[in-house]
Amino acid sequence: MLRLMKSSLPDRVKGVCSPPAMPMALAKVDQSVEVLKALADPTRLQMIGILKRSAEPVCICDFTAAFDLSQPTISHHMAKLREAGLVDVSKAGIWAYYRLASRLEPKTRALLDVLV
Amino acid sequence: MLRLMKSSLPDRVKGVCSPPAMPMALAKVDQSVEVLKALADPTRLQMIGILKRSAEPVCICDFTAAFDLSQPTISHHMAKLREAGLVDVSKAGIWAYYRLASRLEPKTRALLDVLV
DNA sequence: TGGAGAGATCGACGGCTATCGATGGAATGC
DNA sequence: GCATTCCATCGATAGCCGTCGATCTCTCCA
Repeated sequence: MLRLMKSSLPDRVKGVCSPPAMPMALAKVDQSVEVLKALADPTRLQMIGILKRSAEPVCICDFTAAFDLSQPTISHHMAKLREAGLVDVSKAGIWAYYRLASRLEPKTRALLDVLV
Repeated sequence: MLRLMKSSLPDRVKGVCSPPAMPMALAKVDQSVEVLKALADPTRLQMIGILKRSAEPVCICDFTAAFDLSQPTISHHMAKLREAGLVDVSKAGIWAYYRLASRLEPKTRALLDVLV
């Protein structure tokens, strides 16, 4: 053990310093990545911010009006948020109202609390 | 104003329910999106998890050994984390040791605390 | 000084994604 | 019934991204 002074570098065998450890479960990682991918877009992150701050469900037409983007693009982004389980939709007549999902995982909820 | 009972839908003019609000500053959104993009990948998220749990800096060769990916790909992922300001690198001889950035924004730190 | 190993960079390729215009389906109102 | 409006979906396109092999740079050591 008295290997001091030889060098400040750790002992190592070819190509590996220490046995690698994979601390996170694969399924957890994929689940987190799905949510992160959904949030890693300026439009969608702002959508989530608006929904989180709104007490009432928001008509998707308001997003179409707010975000200088075409209606299909807005619909596409909201679908991404839907597929990630971040928002719920309710139809009322010809209108679609979106709100933050009521059944969010605690971890996801905490994520949104930090972000927006 | 006594428009009650006519319908449960809100009043609206053509195409817009309520004046749209943009609650988040544009710069903040872009900054968050950059970090989210860096984390929205299974390999990189696991890298961050390993670094966050490690008291010592980790040699990048360990990641190359751990993640069934080529050496250039591992280097590419670590560069992404570097560019996002999430990790610091220190060279020691021919080896490169990575660790979680010491000067993380509180918001980013909180994000990592939730994620990993 | 020259060989060997570690890691970053380059160039290329395939797949994913953001965006749009066009279309379709459903509900409303005339 | 029919036109209108809202919204989702489709098809196409351009740009970004993850991945790899090849190469380059740097350091160490014999």
